[in-house]
Amino acid sequence: MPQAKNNKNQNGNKREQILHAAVEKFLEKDFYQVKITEIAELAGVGKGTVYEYFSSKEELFKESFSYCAGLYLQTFKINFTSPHSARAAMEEIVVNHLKLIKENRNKLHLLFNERPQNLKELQTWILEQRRELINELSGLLSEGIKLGEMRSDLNVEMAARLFLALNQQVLGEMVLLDNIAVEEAQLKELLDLYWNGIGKSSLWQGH
Amino acid sequence: MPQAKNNKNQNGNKREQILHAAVEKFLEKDFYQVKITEIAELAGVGKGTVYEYFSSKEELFKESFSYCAGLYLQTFKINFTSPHSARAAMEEIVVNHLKLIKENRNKLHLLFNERPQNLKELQTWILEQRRELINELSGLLSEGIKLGEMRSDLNVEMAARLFLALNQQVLGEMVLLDNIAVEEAQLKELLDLYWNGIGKSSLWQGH
Amino acid sequence: MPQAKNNKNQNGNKREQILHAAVEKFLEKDFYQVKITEIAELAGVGKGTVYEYFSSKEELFKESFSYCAGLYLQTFKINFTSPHSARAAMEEIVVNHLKLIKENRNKLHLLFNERPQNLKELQTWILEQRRELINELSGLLSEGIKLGEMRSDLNVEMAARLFLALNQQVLGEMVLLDNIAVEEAQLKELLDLYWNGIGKSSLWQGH
Amino acid sequence: MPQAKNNKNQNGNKREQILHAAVEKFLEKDFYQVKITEIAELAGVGKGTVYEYFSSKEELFKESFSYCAGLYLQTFKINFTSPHSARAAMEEIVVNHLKLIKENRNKLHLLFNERPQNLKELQTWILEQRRELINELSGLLSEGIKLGEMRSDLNVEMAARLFLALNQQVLGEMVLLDNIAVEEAQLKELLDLYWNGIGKSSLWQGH
DNA sequence: AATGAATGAGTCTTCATTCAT
DNA sequence: CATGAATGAAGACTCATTCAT
Repeated sequence: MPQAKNNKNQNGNKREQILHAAVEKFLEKDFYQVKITEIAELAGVGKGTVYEYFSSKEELFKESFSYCAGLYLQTFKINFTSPHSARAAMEEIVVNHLKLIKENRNKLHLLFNERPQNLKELQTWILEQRRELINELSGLLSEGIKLGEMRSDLNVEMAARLFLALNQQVLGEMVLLDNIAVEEAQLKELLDLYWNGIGKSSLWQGH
Repeated sequence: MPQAKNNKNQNGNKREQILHAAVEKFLEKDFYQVKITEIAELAGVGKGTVYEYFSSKEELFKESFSYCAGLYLQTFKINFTSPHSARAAMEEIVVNHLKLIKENRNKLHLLFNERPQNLKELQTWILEQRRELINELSGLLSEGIKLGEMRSDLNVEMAARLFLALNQQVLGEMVLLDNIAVEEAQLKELLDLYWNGIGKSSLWQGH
Repeated sequence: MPQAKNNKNQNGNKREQILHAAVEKFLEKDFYQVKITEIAELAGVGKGTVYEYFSSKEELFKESFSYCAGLYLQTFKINFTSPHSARAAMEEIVVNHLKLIKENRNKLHLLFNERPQNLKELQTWILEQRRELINELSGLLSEGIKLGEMRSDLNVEMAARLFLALNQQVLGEMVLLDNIAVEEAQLKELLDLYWNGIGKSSLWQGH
Repeated sequence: MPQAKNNKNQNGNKREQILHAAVEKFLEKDFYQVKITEIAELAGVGKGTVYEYFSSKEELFKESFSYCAGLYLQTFKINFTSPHSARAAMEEIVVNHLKLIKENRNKLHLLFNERPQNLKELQTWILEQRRELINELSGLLSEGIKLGEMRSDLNVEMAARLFLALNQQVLGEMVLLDNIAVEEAQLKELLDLYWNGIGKSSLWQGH
């Protein structure tokens, strides 16, 4: 009774309960394998209640997806303010990214494996997000070139793509598929692998 | 009755017809979107006939998948006989790989997007294949180190993983998602990006 | 609390609000197409409130139906006091009836198209009302015979039925289905058609 | 085994079984009250089988409706060849019609009471059929005028409509609602009622 | 008294799989 | 062997009704 104040929260809560349950299920299984009933059960609500908050399974999936994607894309949006070096920024990204996939384990499956047909809308959105991501990383690299951290003849887009692949495929598979307990040390190694290709050779830096 | 002579051939043919039809369909759409009827129709056989050769849709998918994966893995199995350099071998791989994905366009979606739950079996098999692939690439790199083409302090496994990601994610997305008409020139750039990280710095080679 | 004074009125009003809303909706659409929510919205009350006043959707439909039927049957209940002629009375009925269906257009669909099963009760009630209607019309016709307006050998019940059909089917369909703008002139024609069958032939009247 | 010859019939039979079952059910109850399962059961087939032959419940309803309507409209399509009189033709129609509704009892409910929303298509079709029916009857009446059987100043369309109402509402309700065992004698009376309005007065015929 | 969030029974529909021919 | 008609389990979704506030 004294809880009248968070009545509105209540609403939000139920919706969130369902969304969370959906995320959990969609991360676990295919769009088609996940049954609305399961989600409702996990959320602790009735089947019909799901439809009070989401108009369809598809809709619910889209929201689940966006929610996850939002969290994920966050990782790459570091504040690159001038005192920072591009190198430091990229290190931060890799560390953040690793942390995220370690924490959420299977989450990334969702982002890059699930593409239910007919959700063209979502497909487009994903492409856009990826494009934006590459653009941001390209910007970061360009900045780095200006600062003299990297070769000026660099194809920044390609380098950005490789950096993304390093994070997503290399790190992703090591952690999620091969269950390798990647630590800072290996992260360094990996970044060095990448860096010594795009930065002015460290051998020359002292020069 | 007059066709008794090639009965066995017939069998083989029917099976292959069905398998090919299945591959085509599974490459086009989701596991759940592909209907057995479609496959039967495309194969020019009756729906029941599919079940003469494959015990279930799942089974048929597994075989389709394996078939495609086999073709795909081929790409990475270049003959690295000593006269060759590791660099040349890797170039060959990249070229082959690009050619394959360009030719088959959407086909690779299958390999990296489709993971129908309950196909744990298949998941395991994929993991094994990928493991083997990484091993082979690692071997190639080790050979390169011996030949003095690459830094001796290289973490070969990591380098192998990055090479794989370069092929699969970077090239794959450029061609299949972003519809970029990747040409030899860009391939060179990409490889250089990768190489100048793992090889002894070219600046030093002349030394 | 400050509204205590018109509580009873409120009640009556609410009930009527809901009933009116229900009538409007049921006249617009199928029993099954009308949703309780719609009615509540139109009535400007909460969904739950509907159930305060009507025990079920069916109940609400029954009341809506009766309400409409009441209005409708009114049309046929003209005051036939002796100075009047039967002919004049029937003319009045036809005019009233036409006016009613013109004013309410689609409304009468309700009365003659909707018969949700399980509403046996309602079915019975309708039968009774129709029976009564026919009886009244028969009485009117008998009166007319006495007054010498009509043939004495008339089967009054049948004539009453035909008169009803003239009003309901002929006029109804012309106005509601075929969108014919029926005017007094046509009404006369129609009545003549009917009359010259049941009345003593006008050719003889002067005789 | 010796029944190979009517294999094709078999197909037709199953479809017909289902259609007949559907007709029976739809005549008995509302579109929304009839469950596909019921129809399947009555037809003695599995639920899925219904969908082998009809793409949806709506589709099945449409076909059921058309089937019934076809039978019904037949009644009004008598061969009016010149030796015949219009009067005789109309008598034939009334007799046929009465016979039909007596035989099929509830069938007509379907035709004139059921109008599931969203089946606009069907609604249109019904209107067309009714229009055509009125036209045909109008033609018949015009012919009668030419033959001197009826008044030349007759509004044929209106007369046709009244004749239709006589059949549908008057006869229909007597038989179907009021369970009156209408016989030839009453049919005559009814027709006389109608006729003495539109025909040249019988009182004059002898003249 | 009034409300509307929560519910789940009840339906249509799909499609992998079977099996009689 | 080959077939495709028949099947029914399974699942998304609707909406009248309830009940805690």
